Amino acid sequence: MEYDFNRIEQKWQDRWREWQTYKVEEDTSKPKFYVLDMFPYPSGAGLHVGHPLGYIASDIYARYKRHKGFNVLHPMGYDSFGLPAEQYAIQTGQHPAITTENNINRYREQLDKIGFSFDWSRELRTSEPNYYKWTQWIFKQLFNSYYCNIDNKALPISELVEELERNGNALVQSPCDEDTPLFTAEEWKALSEAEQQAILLKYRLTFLSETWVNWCEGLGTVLANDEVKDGRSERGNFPVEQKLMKQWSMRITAYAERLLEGLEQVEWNDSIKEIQRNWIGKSEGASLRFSVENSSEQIEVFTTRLDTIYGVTFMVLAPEHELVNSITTASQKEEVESYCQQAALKSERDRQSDVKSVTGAFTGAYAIHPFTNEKIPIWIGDYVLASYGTGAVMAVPCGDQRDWNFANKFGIEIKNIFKDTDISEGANEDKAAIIDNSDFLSGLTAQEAIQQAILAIEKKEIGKGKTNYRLRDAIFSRQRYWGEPFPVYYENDIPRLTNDESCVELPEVDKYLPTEEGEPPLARAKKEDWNVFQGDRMEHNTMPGWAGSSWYFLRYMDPQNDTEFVSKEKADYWGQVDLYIGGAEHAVGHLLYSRFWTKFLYDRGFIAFDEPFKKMINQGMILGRSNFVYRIKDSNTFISLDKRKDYKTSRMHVDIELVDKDVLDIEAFKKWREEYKEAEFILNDEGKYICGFEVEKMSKSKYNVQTPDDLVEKFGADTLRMYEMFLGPLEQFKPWDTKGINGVHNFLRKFWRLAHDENNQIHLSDDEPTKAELKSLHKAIKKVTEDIDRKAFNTVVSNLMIAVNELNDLKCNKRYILKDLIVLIAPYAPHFAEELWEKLGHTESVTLANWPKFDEQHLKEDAFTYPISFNGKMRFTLELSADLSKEDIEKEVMAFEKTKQYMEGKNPKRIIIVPKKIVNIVL
RNA sequence: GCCCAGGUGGUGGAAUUGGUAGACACGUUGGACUUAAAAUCCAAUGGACAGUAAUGUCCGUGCGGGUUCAAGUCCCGCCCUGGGUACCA
Repeated sequence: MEYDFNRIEQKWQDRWREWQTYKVEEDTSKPKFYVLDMFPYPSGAGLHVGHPLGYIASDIYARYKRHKGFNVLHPMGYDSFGLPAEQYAIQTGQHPAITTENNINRYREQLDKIGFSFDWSRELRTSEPNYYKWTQWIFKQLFNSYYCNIDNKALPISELVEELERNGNALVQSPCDEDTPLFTAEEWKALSEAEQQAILLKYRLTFLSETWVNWCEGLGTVLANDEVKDGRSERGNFPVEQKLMKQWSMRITAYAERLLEGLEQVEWNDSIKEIQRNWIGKSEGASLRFSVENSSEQIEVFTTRLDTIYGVTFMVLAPEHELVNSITTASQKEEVESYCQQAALKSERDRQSDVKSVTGAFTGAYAIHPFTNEKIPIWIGDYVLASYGTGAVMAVPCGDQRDWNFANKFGIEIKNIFKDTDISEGANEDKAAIIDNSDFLSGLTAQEAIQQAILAIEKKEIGKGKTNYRLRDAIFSRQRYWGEPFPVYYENDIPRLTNDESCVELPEVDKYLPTEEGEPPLARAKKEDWNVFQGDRMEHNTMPGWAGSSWYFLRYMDPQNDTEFVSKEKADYWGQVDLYIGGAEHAVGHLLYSRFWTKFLYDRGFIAFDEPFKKMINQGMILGRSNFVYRIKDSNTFISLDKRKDYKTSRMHVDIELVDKDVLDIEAFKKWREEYKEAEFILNDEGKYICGFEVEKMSKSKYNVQTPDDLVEKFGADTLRMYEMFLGPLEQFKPWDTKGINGVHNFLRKFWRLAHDENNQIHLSDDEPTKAELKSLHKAIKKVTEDIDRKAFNTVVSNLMIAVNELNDLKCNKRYILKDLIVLIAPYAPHFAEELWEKLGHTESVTLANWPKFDEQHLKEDAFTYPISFNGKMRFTLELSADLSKEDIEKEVMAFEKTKQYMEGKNPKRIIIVPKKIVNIVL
């Protein structure tokens, strides 16, 4: 074999390991560049061809940056805590650590075969104590911090304590639990230590509290909001219900505004930014209290349309609202209670899916309109969510469609407060309408009226301008085994941090299931099973999957550090991740949490930047190409795609291994399954069985999975790398089709032959290159450099092909040309490039070679071929000297024979000439 | 419903700032080499029409308008596909 890729790839993978080619150290003499792939979870299924797509792109970029003289950090590791290994442990009793280890080894083996330039000496595993020790350490820092809205940053909790001793909490401006009481310094000092701890817990950035959580019975744990999709768990698709539980949370809401602002600083694609903006869900408006008639109670509402205050004709409380019981009148009690019961029975999912039907009940109570003093009926309705705002709304049926629907259904008055606007068929939600029938707001636009109304409620002291966020605090505990233990123990039910500096390690347990009492699996561990045990008991929850992945990019900078999570010096050197590549599925989970932790660590002075990922690219999914066979109903006869129209057939997936170019290998198919042994076939006119096809997600059940291993075996890693890039733009979703891989493989062989003779011996010429050869080379240098810079990884391959095709036509085997071309291809086909580079006589790795310099002069042309258009239609081309002036071009064109032919004897109205671009003659 | 991507040959895609639409590949067809096959090499390949041919004409980037000397690219309106989100007051 002329290009013996199997031998070459093995040889260079061994040598890279031996030479430690990709090991990287901090080096202040060079500019740094940090290229990172999203942390993979090592699943048991291994990699399919879709997984390495992003890794290949980042690897190419990392290699390119090294050639350009950057000191490149390009690490890889494993987010190795997680549910699948634990589910497997529950089923089989095998410790999740063993499953995880096996899966990692398989992953590593597959990754190594593709020839990545990872610095494996920096490998991380979140499930290793020397890693999660520092995850626990960050948790401790969060526990020991509160957020100060005056300084707009996180501060040590000790500073809060000092303030509480000085002035109580009257002057403290900090996000805290809603039930935090107001107290003086004296009152604070009078509290017991335990009581003080309970108060401080209400301010800490990570805190324990009784909250409504997403409980997933199927997984036996609570889930964060981003882990729930349509009322079901994202992993496993189990139903999720609301449950009141005591849980650890992260006060991410304190960072809502900064998380929003920070999006302006990063180069991410707009759709991900938009998803985060929606998730944070900022809305500006006002909070306002309504008095309740014959009651001391007040109902607080949040509204973004305070301008429509005069249009309020009723109020609606969520069924779970705490005032429902106390304000409902005796005569309405029965109706309200039965409504609330019905609402409680409905799952979150049902309530969300059943948006169309309007339901509610009247409480019998009335609120007082703060400006008109009119009585407004108070209703309850499940279209108002307890979890957003205050769980109550002031209903303005003329200006809000939901309120309109509700009023319409229950026959409540719909007051029109918009000038020249018809609201008989629906509400007017257009902010452009002028306010009318609204006393001091009449005649104003929405914007002006909102401002005036806020001033008015502030003056009356019944409300104020307020910004609301949809973002909720993130639940941080999981009732699972395979996760980070908390560095927390309990004493008299007060949670305290372990004062031991060492890591609280995951104890051994007899089973990976909850206890009889429903306690998490860690409750099974006896005192002596813990390496650290303090107080009455240790925390039994573990941390969620996103704990370890929220800061891993920092640990890569200093993975072996035993005294710090990362040294300041190294964090300052490597800084932000310059290029982050991964899927878009982490938009509101990982990508939001790591931004949160980064900002926190920045606030507390541990790192010098507050956004983790400067630029991000989200690679699109590679879809599978499935094949189908068609069985005639109630028979064992299969019919070719093109003949099936005359029969009733059922379509079935067939393994793509049994199909070549949509033609079925009938013998192989018969052997595939016992039941097809005797199958009959109706072939098409050419005697072939043609299969149908469809593009869909790769999955085992569709028999369309393509693993990289087979392809590496058959074509080599370099071909696979190039082909995955050649498929199309990185960010696009695209179907996988192995048909095209031959083209890329042939290209590498063609390149190989350029440098070898018929006997496969290296054969190079030391002659001076010709003008044409230099032109081909420099055209390639220019295009390849520009395209990699703008991350257009697909067109780079095309341009290398063009260069090789041209040099092949020129029969160019000049050392001078090929040495640069080898460096150009090195990021894409590193083994191939190393082998040729060595054959050229180099003793060092091609990765140390400088990127070729582009020289404009080789592309200079004496002539330019002008497209000559008439009325915008291109008719012919004309080669003219490149340095002609506009006037000369016009003269030449007009004098040309063919021009006259197209002029049809007319005089041109206009002649447009763009030098080195186009000539257009307007008739 | 709302928000964000995207829609170009038989297929994947290219065209970076408005300037020769379809680069580069795959596939298909024909040819060379070969006892044969594979591999390799060469040629053709958006569609329609006219011509023996060289060649020429028309149509053509989801649809309908518009701006411009010139539109895949810009503007307006719509259709379709994919993703996100959904009673958020």
